[in-house]
Amino acid sequence: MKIASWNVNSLNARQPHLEEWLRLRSPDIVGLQETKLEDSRFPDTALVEQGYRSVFSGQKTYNGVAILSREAARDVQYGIPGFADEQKRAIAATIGDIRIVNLYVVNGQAVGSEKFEYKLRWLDAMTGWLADELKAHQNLVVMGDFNIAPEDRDTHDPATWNADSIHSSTAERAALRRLQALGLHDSFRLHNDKAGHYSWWDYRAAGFRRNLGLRIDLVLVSEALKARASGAHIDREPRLWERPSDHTPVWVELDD
DNA sequence: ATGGTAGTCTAACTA
Repeated sequence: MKIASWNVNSLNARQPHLEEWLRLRSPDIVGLQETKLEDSRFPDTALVEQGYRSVFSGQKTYNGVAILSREAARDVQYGIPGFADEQKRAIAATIGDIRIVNLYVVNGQAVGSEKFEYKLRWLDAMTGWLADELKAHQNLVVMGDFNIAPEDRDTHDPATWNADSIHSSTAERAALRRLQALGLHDSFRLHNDKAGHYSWWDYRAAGFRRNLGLRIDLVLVSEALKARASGAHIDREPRLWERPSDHTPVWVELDD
């Protein structure tokens, strides 16, 4: 079973890419981020024709998350419970025997900015929520665009992406460690300990061609699912297509 | 070179 995460940077702009990629890889479950679509404009009918049901929480221009699945989703949660947020960044659902949480974590712009403080508050609220989710669901997948590179080996240049930089700062990494300490494992690192594997490259300065990237898109799995995780992948293929997203899909493979 | 590109929407914000 293949469970994937992809920040599409506008589903309107990337619908052809998504449809092509679904045909190419046949994932069972996909979490999308930055759909940038109001719910009334979500292309759920077109996706049904490809064999995927969808649940989604979006808004115009910014943010927006969705979960696509071959099987119907149940017990859908929109947003972080008890955390008032105008921005559509979280959605969760149960599919088969697996609880899926799909996140578009706040970017944060710059360490010390107002947006950075919002990022830390958001991460704190999200972690509290997921502690409860873990109590209720032993089979939990938490995926998305985390906007945090977990370690130096997840950046192309630790001098640029340092303790004071957005995406790699001490406070952000500590917040991610607190989440993982609940018992959530970075599926990519179960199978690959090397540097140089990224999921995002800046559109500017030919970032992809020069592999100047960050690994900020993660699929975390609970202890019970760690035992079933047989592989994890970063799929660079869609980044080679015309008009790509700046992020590329990542996934975990679970034994049935 | 303190830049660069892309999406949404046509000015400026976000990433």
